[in-house]
Amino acid sequence: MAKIIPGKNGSKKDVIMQKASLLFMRKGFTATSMRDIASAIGVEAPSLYNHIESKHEILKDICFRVAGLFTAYLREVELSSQSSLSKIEYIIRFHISMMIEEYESIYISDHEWKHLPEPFLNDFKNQRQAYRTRIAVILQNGIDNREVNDIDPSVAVLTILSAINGIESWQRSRKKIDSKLLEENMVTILTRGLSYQAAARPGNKRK
Amino acid sequence: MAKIIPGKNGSKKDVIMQKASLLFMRKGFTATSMRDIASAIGVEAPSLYNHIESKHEILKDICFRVAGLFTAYLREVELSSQSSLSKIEYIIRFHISMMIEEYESIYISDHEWKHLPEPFLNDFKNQRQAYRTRIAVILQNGIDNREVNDIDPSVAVLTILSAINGIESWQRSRKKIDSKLLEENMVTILTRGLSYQAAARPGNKRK
DNA sequence: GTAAAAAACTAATAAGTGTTAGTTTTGAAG
DNA sequence: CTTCAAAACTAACACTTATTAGTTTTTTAC
Repeated sequence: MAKIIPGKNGSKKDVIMQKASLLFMRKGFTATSMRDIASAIGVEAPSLYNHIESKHEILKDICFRVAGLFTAYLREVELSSQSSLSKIEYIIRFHISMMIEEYESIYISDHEWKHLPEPFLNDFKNQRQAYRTRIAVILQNGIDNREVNDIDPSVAVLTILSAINGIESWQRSRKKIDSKLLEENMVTILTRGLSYQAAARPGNKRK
Repeated sequence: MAKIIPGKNGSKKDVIMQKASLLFMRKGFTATSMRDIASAIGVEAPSLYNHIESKHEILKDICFRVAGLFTAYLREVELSSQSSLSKIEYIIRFHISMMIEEYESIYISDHEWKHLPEPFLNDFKNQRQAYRTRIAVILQNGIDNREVNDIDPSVAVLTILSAINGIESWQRSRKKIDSKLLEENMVTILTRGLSYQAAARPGNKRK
């Protein structure tokens, strides 16, 4: 009876993807049934298959779209000519803004990727690893130039990325901190550090 | 046929909890069936019910045990008389060591809590919120004393905790970074910051 | 208005879910 | 060796799962 009504600028598949994203985030991929998705749209479950191939395809599309966005931005940053620390800051700011704008997709790509079927699972894990390695290379350059404190680059990458991904729990929280404040504070912590002495020192100014 | 063999210092329920933890972590709570858990132990699924009440009880026990450990340590720190920054450092170090020693439980408590049934779900969320607020209070004290850089305490808590929780993806990674190195590097990043200028400044030494 | 295509529907499948009932096996105590 | 409880087993239940087949309705194009 009901029909899938595509949004202004989106195919019917996009509507499904959007509703599915919301549910995957709230309940998790496995705990979300095709009937859940269908009823959120106002349609019967089998009707979805006129637009998508399978439940796993939805997950796959979400995860790889996100991975593609991050990889594309990273390439831009790599090709730019800035200091290493500045590159890292741009990457941090991009991650934060993505987390705010595309929160659901990123949350899913971060928490539900393990349910990808092979060969996508392996592909995804490789892309993820490669992405981190490329950031670690930037950090290593920064260490060599004495722009960045001498710490293990892979630990730093881990710390930075997971810190940012934690914004998801902020999104869910009642009192919504202003997103610009969030970004500035987080950039401050991650680039200058927590200690007062460190922050009080001038220099390393940007923008 | 097969019998559940309790470990040296663990009841049969503990054996179930341990195997279940591993599977919940690898596949997620919902994607792990009672039959999966049973066959990992070498037993039939209904046999598990001689030792546990339900699948959800396993998750509940894992989540609340973890929450209890963190809350207990936090109380100790709160009652101690140290600088705020030092308190924060102790909390960070505790989180890191817990992440290394009790990796599976903490991962689950962090990623699968949303599958807790009510009223446990609400209870857990409240505990979590209260825990973060108490850390934010310590940070605010540090800001007032000019020990800690003036940033939003709730953003700082979010950044710290999620950065540490990211260690889970390190655990899974091939090349295992030495855990002491990991701890020191992460503490460095989170307490002194990334920028070289900041780190070059002496002071703020501990231990 | 009619024909074709798109997309909804109902019905059904085979497999998998957590869990219960009832029964048999096992391990320890006397 | 017998007794008794703990803990395993098999069989089954009531439901849910993703997905397919076949059919009817709706939309689009001429």
